[in-house]
Amino acid sequence: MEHHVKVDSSSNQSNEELDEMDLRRGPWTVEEDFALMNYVAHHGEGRWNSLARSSGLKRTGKSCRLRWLNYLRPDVRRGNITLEEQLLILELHSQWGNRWSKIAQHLPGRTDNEIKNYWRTRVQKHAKQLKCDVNSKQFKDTMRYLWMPRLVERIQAAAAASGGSSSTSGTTATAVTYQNQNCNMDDDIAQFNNMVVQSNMNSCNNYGNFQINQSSYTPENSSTAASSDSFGTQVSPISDLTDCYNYPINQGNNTHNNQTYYQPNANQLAYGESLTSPGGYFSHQGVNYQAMDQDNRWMDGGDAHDDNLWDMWSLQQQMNNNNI
DNA sequence: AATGTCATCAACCGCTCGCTC
DNA sequence: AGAGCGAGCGGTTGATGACAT
Repeated sequence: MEHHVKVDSSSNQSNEELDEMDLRRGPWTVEEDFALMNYVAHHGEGRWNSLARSSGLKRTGKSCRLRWLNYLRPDVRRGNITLEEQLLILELHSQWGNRWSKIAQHLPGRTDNEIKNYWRTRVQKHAKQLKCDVNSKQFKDTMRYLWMPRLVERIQAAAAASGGSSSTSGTTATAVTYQNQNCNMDDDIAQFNNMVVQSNMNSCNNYGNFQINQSSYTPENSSTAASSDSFGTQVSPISDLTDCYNYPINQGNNTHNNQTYYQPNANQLAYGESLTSPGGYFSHQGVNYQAMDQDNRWMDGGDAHDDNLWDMWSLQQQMNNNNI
């Protein structure tokens, strides 16, 4: 389908120009992609409005910019969001909120648009299923104390499956993604509901406050690591909600007020540390997640179309250079 | 097989920010 | 100082494919 528009109010072009231009909207054609790629290759990025005028594309500068940044840019990474990326998104979003471009800066090759879509389609969906606001404390607690530790666990399981060390070997084990691992947040929703019940049973008015037994998260006894979909979290009753919530999850002591807190053991990824250092995700305990990330580029569904497009473009350039 | 519903993601829109003059 | 402009950001929409009925 093809749309045309006479006036783009945000294109910052004069009305006279807009009257003359029959601007295109909607999906980009291969020809348009080539034209944009060709122009950027010769003139560089930026100055999008003048680019749009000079390149002959009947698109707004904004449209050209978006197409380039989100799709045509050579280093744009496509395919499923990996576990490591999910973990990073959750953590960074907890720090910065909907600062998508800022979050995207920490996920090489991912665009703000992609991360935003991931958040809206995956995370917000589950907030809706939990019948709580995505910005509510209880939902944030669910992410922090349930989903994120679980992601860490899965990352470790994947690393262990690939040899348990930094993975530069290009094995498929690290390419496990949210979608294809047969695990999803639905399990966690059931777990969350259990927490609600138990929390309420213990006269806890705010069921967003809960604690997670450390033993639940060790790889040894993890039901997830043992290829079960159920999440073996144990929930401890809470006596002091505020204290419980504020207590750092990775301090030296793993007990407080006779309660047990989640704390990775020595062999686990130091998740707690990464809370203050997002970049630290990629260098903990001998698990080189950055390297894993690189490996995943080849494993998790990179879109062949992109490669083909660039191949075709390169071929076209060669032909042009040779005056073929 | 036809239709309806849902999930995903590319693209658009309106707004803000920052730079230049 | 402030107007004009380009670029970028975040929210939203619409097309499309997958899946369910």
